Parts: sequence; C-alpha cells; structure tokens
Amino acid sequence: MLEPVAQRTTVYDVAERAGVSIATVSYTFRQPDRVRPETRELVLRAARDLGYVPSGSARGLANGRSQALGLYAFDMFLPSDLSAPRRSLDELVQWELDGLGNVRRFPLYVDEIQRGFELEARRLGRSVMLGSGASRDSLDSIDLAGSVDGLAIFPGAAARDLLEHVGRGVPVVIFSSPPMNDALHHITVDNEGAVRDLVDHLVDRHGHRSVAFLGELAAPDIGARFAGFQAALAAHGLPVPEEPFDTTVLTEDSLRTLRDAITSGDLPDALVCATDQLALTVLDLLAQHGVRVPDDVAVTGFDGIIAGRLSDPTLTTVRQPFASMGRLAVRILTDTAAGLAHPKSYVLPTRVVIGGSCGCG
Amino acid sequence: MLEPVAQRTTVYDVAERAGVSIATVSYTFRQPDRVRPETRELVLRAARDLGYVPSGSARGLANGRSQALGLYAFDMFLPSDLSAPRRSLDELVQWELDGLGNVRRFPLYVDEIQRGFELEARRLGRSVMLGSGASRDSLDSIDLAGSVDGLAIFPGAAARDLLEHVGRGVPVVIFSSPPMNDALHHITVDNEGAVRDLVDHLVDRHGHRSVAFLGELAAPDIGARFAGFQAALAAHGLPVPEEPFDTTVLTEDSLRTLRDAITSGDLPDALVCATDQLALTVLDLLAQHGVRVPDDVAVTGFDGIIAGRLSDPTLTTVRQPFASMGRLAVRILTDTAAGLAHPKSYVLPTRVVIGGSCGCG
DNA sequence: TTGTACGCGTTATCAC
DNA sequence: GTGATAACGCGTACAA
Repeated sequence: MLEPVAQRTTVYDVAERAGVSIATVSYTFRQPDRVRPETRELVLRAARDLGYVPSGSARGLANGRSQALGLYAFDMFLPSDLSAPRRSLDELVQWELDGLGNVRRFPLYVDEIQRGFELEARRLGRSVMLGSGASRDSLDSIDLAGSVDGLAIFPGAAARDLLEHVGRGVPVVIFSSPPMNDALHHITVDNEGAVRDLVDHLVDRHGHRSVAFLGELAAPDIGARFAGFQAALAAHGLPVPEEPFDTTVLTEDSLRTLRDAITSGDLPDALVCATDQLALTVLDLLAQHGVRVPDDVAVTGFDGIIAGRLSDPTLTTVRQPFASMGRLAVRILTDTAAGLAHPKSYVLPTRVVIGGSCGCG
Repeated sequence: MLEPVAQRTTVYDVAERAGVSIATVSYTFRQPDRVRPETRELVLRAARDLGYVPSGSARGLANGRSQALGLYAFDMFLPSDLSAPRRSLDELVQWELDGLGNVRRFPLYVDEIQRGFELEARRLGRSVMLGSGASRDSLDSIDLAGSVDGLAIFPGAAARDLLEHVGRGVPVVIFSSPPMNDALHHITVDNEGAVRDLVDHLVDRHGHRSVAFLGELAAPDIGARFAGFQAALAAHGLPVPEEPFDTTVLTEDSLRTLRDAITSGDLPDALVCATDQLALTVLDLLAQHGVRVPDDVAVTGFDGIIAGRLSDPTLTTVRQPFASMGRLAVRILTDTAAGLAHPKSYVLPTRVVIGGSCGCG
C-alpha cells in the first residue's frame, strides 16, 4: 500500500529524483521519442516512485486549451433532487430503494442528450465537464466556460446576454432553441412539422374534432410546437385557438383549466401536450378523476422519453433524436475550435411514435 | 450581436481598460466588498465590454484546486457505441430514430450511479468531469486525476497499480469492488446477502431445486454474488457447484453451456444471472429457442436497471441503490479533501424486486 | 539529447 | 482601498 504524497509532486520533484531537468521530464511524457531510452526509463521510474500526476490546470494554462468540453444545465433537476438538504446516507438509500428507480425523474430528455454528448466526446478523446446552476444571475456557467474549449447549454433561466457573453470567448451551442441572430449555434428539431403529424393522426385516424394544446409558451421550442398545432388545425378547417388550452406552472394550482373541464365534463376529444412530462402529469390527473384514456379523451406527448413507454396507456408521442443532438453539439464545438465552419443552426427530423394514449392501443 | 474576441481576454486587459491594477480586477470578482463600489462598477463594465471570462486553468493553478470531481469509466460503453467511425449526421439520426431509444443500452447501472454523483456534486456547487478510456495502459485516467480534486471510478480494465498511483495524489473511490487493503475507498452492496435472498425465494416460494448461476467471475462483485449463491444452496441442503453454470464473454460463442442445455432439453429449474444485462440476454436466447419463461425455466437478474422492467416477462432481480452510491462517492471525495475521515469501504443494502421472470407473475 | 528561461492567467501577500 | 509582485506547474523556444 503506497504512501499518499503529502504535497503535489511536480515535474521539479521528478526531475530532481531522476537527475535530469524538468524539460526532460516533460518531454518524456509528451514527446517520448525526443529523449534517450535510458533517460526515459529513469524519468518514468522516478515518476512512478513519487506518484507523479501532471497538473491539468498547469497544462491547460500552458497550452491554452483544456481538451474538455462543457455541458451546462440550468434547472433541469427537480427541486426535490437539487436543493435537498444533506440527508443521511441511510435515508438516501432507503428513499431510493423504496422508490425503486422512479422513471419519471430519470432518464429525462436532458440525460439522453447528455449521453450522446459523452459518447462523441469520448470518441474524440475529450473529457466532458458538467455544470449546473439554478439562478439566472449565477455565474456558474461563466465559470464553466472558463475551463472548457467549448460549451453546450440547455435552454432555461439562462440569461440571454450571459450566454452571448461567454459565446465571445468559446464556441457555444444551445439546444432546443430556435435559430436566432446571435453568436450561438442552435440545435433543434422540426417542432412544427412534428406536431402537425400528430394532429393529422388524431384528426384523420381517430376522427377527433376538438383538439386542445397544453403547454407553457415560455420555453422556446414550445412556441414552435403550438404554432405547428395551430397550422394543423387550420389545415383541417378546424377552429384555431389563440392560446393554449392550459399551461403548466410548477404550482399547486397548475392545470386549472383542465381540472375545471374534467369537473364540468366538458373535455376536448384530444389533449396535445407540449412534452411527455406534461402528458404524464395529465394522465395522472385524468386517472385520478376517473377519466379514461383513450376512451374518454386522447392524449399525446412530445419527446419520446422512456417514462412514456412505461405508463398506462403508453404515450403516443414524437421522438426526438436526442443522442444525435448531443453528438452533433460535440462536433460543432470541436470543429469550430479547429477552424471549420458550421451552420449557425441545425434542425433535425423527428418521428411519430404510436402508443396507446391516442386510441391506437 | 457581440463580436467574438480574437484572443482570450485576461485580467490584464480588463485592468487596463478600467484603469486599475490586476489585483483590483481579481478582488472585484472574488471579494467584491474589498473594492469601492465605483471602482467595482468600472471593472465590471470593462469586463462586460471585453467579454472577460476568467480562466479556469489559471485559477486552478493558482489556488491548487479545481473544484471539480472526476468520474471515470473504463469500457462501460458497448463497442458499437464507442469505437464507431465518424458517421454522418443523417446516418446517426436515422439510426437513432429507427432504434427509438434502445433501453438495452441506456440507461445502464453506470448511468444511474453517475446521476447520483452529478446531483450531489451539484448540491455542493462542484462541477463534474467525465472521462473514459478503453485500454488498461491508457493514461487517460491519470490525465483526469490531474484535473480534479477527487476521482471516482468504475471497475474494469483498470490496472490496479495505476489506480494506486493516482490514489496517492487525490482521493479515489471505486465502485462495485469489494473492500481491499489498498489506498482507495470502496463502495459496494451486500452482494452475498442479496443473492441469498434471491435463491431463498426461488427455492422456498417456487420450489426450485436445480438452480444454476451464470456470470463471469472476473468482475470483482460477481465473485461475491457467486459466493452468496453457493452459500444459499448449501443452506438449503442442495448440491453446491464449484463454478458458474455458464459464463459470458463478448464473443459469438458465448453462453455455450446454456445453448447446449437448451438443445438437449436439459435445463435447470432456475437461472440466476449475475447481472440484469446478462439476464436479458438469456431471456432473448431462451425466447429465440422457444423456451418459455417462467413456465419452462425461471430467470433472475441483478441490478434493477430499467430495461428489466420493460422486458417480457419483467425481471425478478435485486435493486442496488445506485444514485445513493454516486452521492456517497461525492461525499467521500469532498469530505476527505476537507480533512474529514471516512471508512475505507461502505457496503450498502439492496432490495429484492419481484418481477414475472421467477414465476410470480 | 538535454538544460535554461520565460510565458500562460490567477490568486494572494505584502506594502503603500 | 489599491498596486506591485511572487508563486502555482507545465510546455517549449532557444541555447548548449
């Protein structure tokens, strides 16, 4: 069992022990061919004896790049997960085992994008740096930006100007945010088209006439989905609502309109939800009030997260190519840093996934 | 749309523009109270104008810590995912949409541990650095170790001495590896007990007498599971095998013994698989040969991954508190760095999860 | 082939 | 309250 080193071992320590200069030590690791085999062995041995591990910070400083790519999430984690006080280990374990892996919390779409990001970064031999912060004033994202060669971000409470700020120094790509005239790279999907497909299915296949949209327009992509919803209804000659039927905010009083409609027995034929997570919440609410899906009302989601395949009924939804989005982000970041140009925005295709919630079951 | 900065803006640039010294710039960000409000404004304005983002490397170098925690995976990713050549974006997207989110690949147990790690790191305001590498000779892990304040790793092709090496410099915790007399921190579950519970269930509840264990003993935890298996059989007065019934290696010829048993119609009553992934593969193989589960043979897994809840039949298995393991790792790492002592190894509890594959359906 | 010396961008310890 | 200045650990021209 090796002794831990008291203080960080540096090139100087290794050099001294090996009886060479620090340059030789550095060369031994970076350009082994430049040093005579015997010297090399000497250095490697000394390094091993001393438990030498080169400082990433120092290397990053010296050659200007950290070889790391950053991925930043704002408040994607549910409040109960993030701001929870430090619980005892026992409590954590019991809580987790009791919950037995709640699919409603993980994996969410963010996690799928992240996985693609990780895989591609790994393929390119780069490490990934994960950051997250809650408040929009938080400078966490700036901190992260200072440590990576490129940064990918999820939309959220992200102060726009803050992003523009960091975007001046390192390439930045933002997910699920429609193309804009800013300095950032955008990766989105064809939200309008996807929702149109969904509505066509509900109308053509199931003959629904009264179709409602639920979702919070604040999020950038949701706006596009609602626009697609409106366009689809118009194309079918159906009345086009000015606003979503209901919106969700994370309060006790959420989904008020829907609750009222349930109570009054005045539900639309179908509920087009802006996200799978919302759709699942809606399913819960409906079940809770004895409303049957899809018999009494059809429901659709958006994203294609795993939880939607475990619900009852399973969710009819639109699948986004999340992993590919993550991979693409890495490519944009590395290519850009290497001088290769990329379009300022990518719009990827999606695919409708038929589940039981639309009535196809 | 702001101009990107040609070269990295530094404290010097900001200082010059604000007409102050670099010390004042630094203070403005780190100890705002120490500088006069007017000066502060001056500096902040200059920083904003110049798109200043402090260098993480320089900061890390200067104060000795990066505030980042590392998580390293060896070859957890499936070959097809990692060493794939650079495919075109279109190919990637189509491939992904056709696959529609293959739960067999994600999320695996590694991902669940990672999530816990991320959540706790976030709670503590630390960023996470992800690394991975394939070969055991690879120095990637050392690279990562040099950039973080603490490192957590998954077992794998990890050269033991390599880990000991990095362990001398920064605290290291290793998952799913039984306690050893090394310098590392270990986090495991009660593998023996868990498998014992499983076997008890198969024997007591379902009356199975001929129970077989499938798994590759190479992985550290698997050995403990097999030991628990042997102990359980002994306790029931049943014959105790010296070795696993079959092992899996990632070759075409894998699961040979099982294949033969299927062909000869000489299957055991129950197949206790060392992991869920193996159990799912076994389910596939059995189905492929027309063997019904659990009617013809019972199958159990280990881990409690999500894919096991989506299979048909669903998997009877043992759930590990993955997220808690990840969280615990972060606590060990940060506490250790702060001078607080932690036990060199933790053994967490598990829970049996009854699915349909054991016959309880 | 190896050694010397400087720069990378911050932080922090001093004086002022 | 603010300004010089010395680390921090490594990479690399340049010199030897």
